[in-house]
Amino acid sequence: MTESKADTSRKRILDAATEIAIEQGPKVLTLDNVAKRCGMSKGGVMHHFKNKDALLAGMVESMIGMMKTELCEVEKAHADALPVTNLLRTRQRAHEKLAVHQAKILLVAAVENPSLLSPMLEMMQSKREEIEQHDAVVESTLLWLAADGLSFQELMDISPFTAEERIALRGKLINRAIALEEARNEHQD
Amino acid sequence: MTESKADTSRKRILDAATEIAIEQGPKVLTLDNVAKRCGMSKGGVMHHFKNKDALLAGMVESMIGMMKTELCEVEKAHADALPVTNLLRTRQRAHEKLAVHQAKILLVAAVENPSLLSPMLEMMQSKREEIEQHDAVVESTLLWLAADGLSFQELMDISPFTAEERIALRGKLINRAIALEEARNEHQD
DNA sequence: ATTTAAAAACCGACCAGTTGGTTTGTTTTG
DNA sequence: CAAAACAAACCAACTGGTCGGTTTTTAAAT
Repeated sequence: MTESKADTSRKRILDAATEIAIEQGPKVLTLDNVAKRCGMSKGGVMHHFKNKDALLAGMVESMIGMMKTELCEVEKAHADALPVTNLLRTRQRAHEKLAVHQAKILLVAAVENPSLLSPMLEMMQSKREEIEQHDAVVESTLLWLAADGLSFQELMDISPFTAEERIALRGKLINRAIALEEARNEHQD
Repeated sequence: MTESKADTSRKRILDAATEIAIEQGPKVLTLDNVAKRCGMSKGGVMHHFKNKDALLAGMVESMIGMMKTELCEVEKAHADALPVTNLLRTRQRAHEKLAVHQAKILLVAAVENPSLLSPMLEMMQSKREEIEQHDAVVESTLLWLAADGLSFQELMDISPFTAEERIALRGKLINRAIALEEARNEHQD
């Protein structure tokens, strides 16, 4: 079963929409622009997504899918790490851009229709549960929030840190998380 | 010299616009809606703000003004505290809502015209400098970022914590900051 | 205190452009 | 050939912004 025409078209549309969302923001993310970018007419786009909300929902779903994929890979490579460590590692991947891309899509969805973010909320809740099943809950939560803060500042273009400094900061967060794990292991001895 | 008519009208408009931004988001923040909300015509609004960007700039400026006012009060009450402590204290005030209000206005500005946020960027940069002139730079930065992360999650409605938990978390951040100060004082002895 | 005239504040109809969405028709594919 | 995939013209609602005119303030002149 090779990929059907409909599937590839869907992906083309989704990719175009995501690119616009990341590069130009919510104001430019119109159905016409999406159609133009993926070399299709608006009618064609509407055939695959019954309305704009459906398109946005697809974008959010696809973004979460990517995140989960990356998270799985990281967890395979670091099976016994603390949850927060792997969460931070996941955000650091893809040339440090994943976190910002993710935030930009959240932004678009939040502006257009906040209820589209419920799958993201669910993910956050399950991440929280996971974190709280391990040691160093408070420290882990702190690091998690700090990573979100970094993304927030970057998203809004109000970060007092340069791009390089932000990368270094993300590295520091990970090191702190790893330090938590070592402290835990020593404690267990 | 009592308050002129123009000043009170400006405030009325600014308040109405801010309320809409906070309660209903960027999509609803139109000139017509602002005019409706403050009981004025669009022409009246346009007389005080030459275009929408000017209105948004006014909102950002007013928000930053409020923040600075609160920050000054806090600094008067805790003159020898670390900068980050007072930063966190400021965000905790005004019924815990200041941080979210602030973020919502940033959101609107970011969507409409990111360059409107340059005064906010300047403030962030000066805050960073202030933090880096004291001890415990890394810890302070971490707490600062965590506070922003909390606001970010709240802004996007993707926070895995309840409103009460978020308040408790902000309290914990402050306690951590205070602990930093105590550690510093002991070190100085 | 009253008059008066200019300046500021305000109104609301109007405009051109854009938006999400529909419809009708054409091509492509299985 | 029938169903899916797409194109293109179209529409009503809404957007930021303009403009001529009306009311209200303000302050000077009487």
